[in-house]
Amino acid sequence: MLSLHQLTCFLATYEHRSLTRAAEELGYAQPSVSEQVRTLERHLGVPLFRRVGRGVVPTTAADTFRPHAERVLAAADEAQSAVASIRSFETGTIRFGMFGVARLYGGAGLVADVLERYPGVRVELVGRHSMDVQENLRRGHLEAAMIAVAGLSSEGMAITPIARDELVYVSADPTRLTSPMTAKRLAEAPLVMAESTYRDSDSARIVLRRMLHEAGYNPGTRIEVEDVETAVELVGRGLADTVTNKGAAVQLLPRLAPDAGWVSLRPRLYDTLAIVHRAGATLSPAARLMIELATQRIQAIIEPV
Amino acid sequence: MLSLHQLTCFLATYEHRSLTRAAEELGYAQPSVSEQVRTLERHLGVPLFRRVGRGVVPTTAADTFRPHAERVLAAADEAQSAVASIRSFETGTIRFGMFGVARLYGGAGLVADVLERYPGVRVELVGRHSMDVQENLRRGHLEAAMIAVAGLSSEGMAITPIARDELVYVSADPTRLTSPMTAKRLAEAPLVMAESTYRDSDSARIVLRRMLHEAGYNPGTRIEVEDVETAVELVGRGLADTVTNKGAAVQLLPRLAPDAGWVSLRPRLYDTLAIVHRAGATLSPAARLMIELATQRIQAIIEPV
DNA sequence: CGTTCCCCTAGGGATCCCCTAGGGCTCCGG
DNA sequence: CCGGAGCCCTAGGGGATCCCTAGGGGAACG
Repeated sequence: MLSLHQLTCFLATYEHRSLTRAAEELGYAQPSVSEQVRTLERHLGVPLFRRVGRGVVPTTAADTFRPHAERVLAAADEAQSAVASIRSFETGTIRFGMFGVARLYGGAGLVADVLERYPGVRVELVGRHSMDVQENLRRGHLEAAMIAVAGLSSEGMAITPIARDELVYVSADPTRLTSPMTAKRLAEAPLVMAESTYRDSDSARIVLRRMLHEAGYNPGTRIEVEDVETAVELVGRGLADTVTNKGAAVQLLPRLAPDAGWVSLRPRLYDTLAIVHRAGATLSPAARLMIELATQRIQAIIEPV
Repeated sequence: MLSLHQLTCFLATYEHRSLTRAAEELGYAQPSVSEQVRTLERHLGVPLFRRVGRGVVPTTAADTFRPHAERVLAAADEAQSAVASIRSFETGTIRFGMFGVARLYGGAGLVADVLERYPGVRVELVGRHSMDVQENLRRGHLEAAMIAVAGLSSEGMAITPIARDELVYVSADPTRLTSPMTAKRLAEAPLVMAESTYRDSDSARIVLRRMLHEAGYNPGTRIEVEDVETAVELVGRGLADTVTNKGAAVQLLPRLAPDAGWVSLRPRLYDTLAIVHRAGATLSPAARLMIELATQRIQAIIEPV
């Protein structure tokens, strides 16, 4: 089996025209280098040096082999330094999972943070929804993520809550916003809810459903849409009300439903934003970086837990 | 220490997304591949795969590392096949030592033989004189050679005689060519001799000197020149006579001295053409090839020993 | 002709390479 | 829900390799 070590010994010997000096340069004893070169010759089936009295003389085969050997070692160096530059964030790709509406919570700013500090890296923020992200985590396609979680239990996952995001009731009808929304009134309201695909597993909707259920209600929604934006826009048109994260409401109301307002629920409900990764995994430097930056960003916007 | 073996295991694992299948492909047990990959990860300081339930998933570091690893292995393959093609004479340089006037004995034909059989190779016929060649052999710059030797002893050299080349007396004076040349008459003749640089060590001149010395003569030469051609030309002009190899005389007389002729010496003297290389050396395929071809050529022209 | 230089061989200790055996986790089908 | 299958892991051991020191021998040089 050809080895890089053999090539190193060969090149040092070639350049010094001497096994002894090659060994000195490499920090080995002379017979060690001699053995490596001999093994290489045996492997190639061609003598590379003629042992002549004092010193060694390269054969024409060695002349031909040398540039190839140099190329191999150069490629190996390059491979290692490529990884080294990944480790120091000079290059490489950082992939991180994010809940779907992270764009409303400064996801772009997070990417900007990373790129400012490490201009050479590529950044991938992956995830159309927290559940989608959890699936990717489970399959190993993601190392770590920041998502919204309903409870704090998920098989084999380490979940670290970092902030809580209040759920609020949004309506274009001012009379419904005069006091905190109770389960009773909520159950009677015509609702448009976002995240239709993940209606069963969306954390906000789980929390909401649980609250209504405990109060004895089992309500349906009037309208199902995917985007929070669409839901808010429908609220703005007075076609329904909705429940969404306070952060989303603050962001979207002025633009999409200027006449609507929001009010807390009674009891208050919260979505938990958390850092999630596989339990027991040692996180890469890139993941730790993203976790730190994402946590800072979120906690600057939303109430820390 | 980075090794090619680690890279091989890494790539197989990357492609199969599985250590087990990588091990199958490579013909190892699964823990062996696992260990190689782990060692590589430790060496690079970066995890390359996430071990997830069933199978492994490459990290972005692995994505970046892969093309580099492939380049290294490709370069290594190329290096090996470059040498393999030397071994099979598809390429590379064949260097062979030759006595200086080999051009008169079909040296060009020898090169043609090699190139015809192995169009890709470079051929170097090295040596301005047999002594010069012996020096290069001694220093290891040449592996093997065909040269003229006076005796059959040379320290540490393996000498295999393959042909003998008679020495003849060349003159433009027909009266001197009526009978074989004796030492007595030779000592009295005005001589032009070639190989002035190597006058002391040239094999033909050693043989000649020995013959004269044994007969009690200690003659000088009238003219010293380097080239046989010049010597023969001077003979053609009647300025002196010369002693040279019969092969050279046959070649050169018609062209350079049409009126001159040659006659044997009494006793007959011979230059010995021999294959020479370091004693105890194992010859490379290239050297064996050249020895065979050169021997065939020479023995087709000159009387085999 | 002795000294020096440099390669070789010999032999042994440490390391590594790769194996088998067995444990734990995940996924899947009954 | 539970057993089987798939896959990775660790543990431990045999054999090869790596690298060392010690010493021999040939070539170069004063």
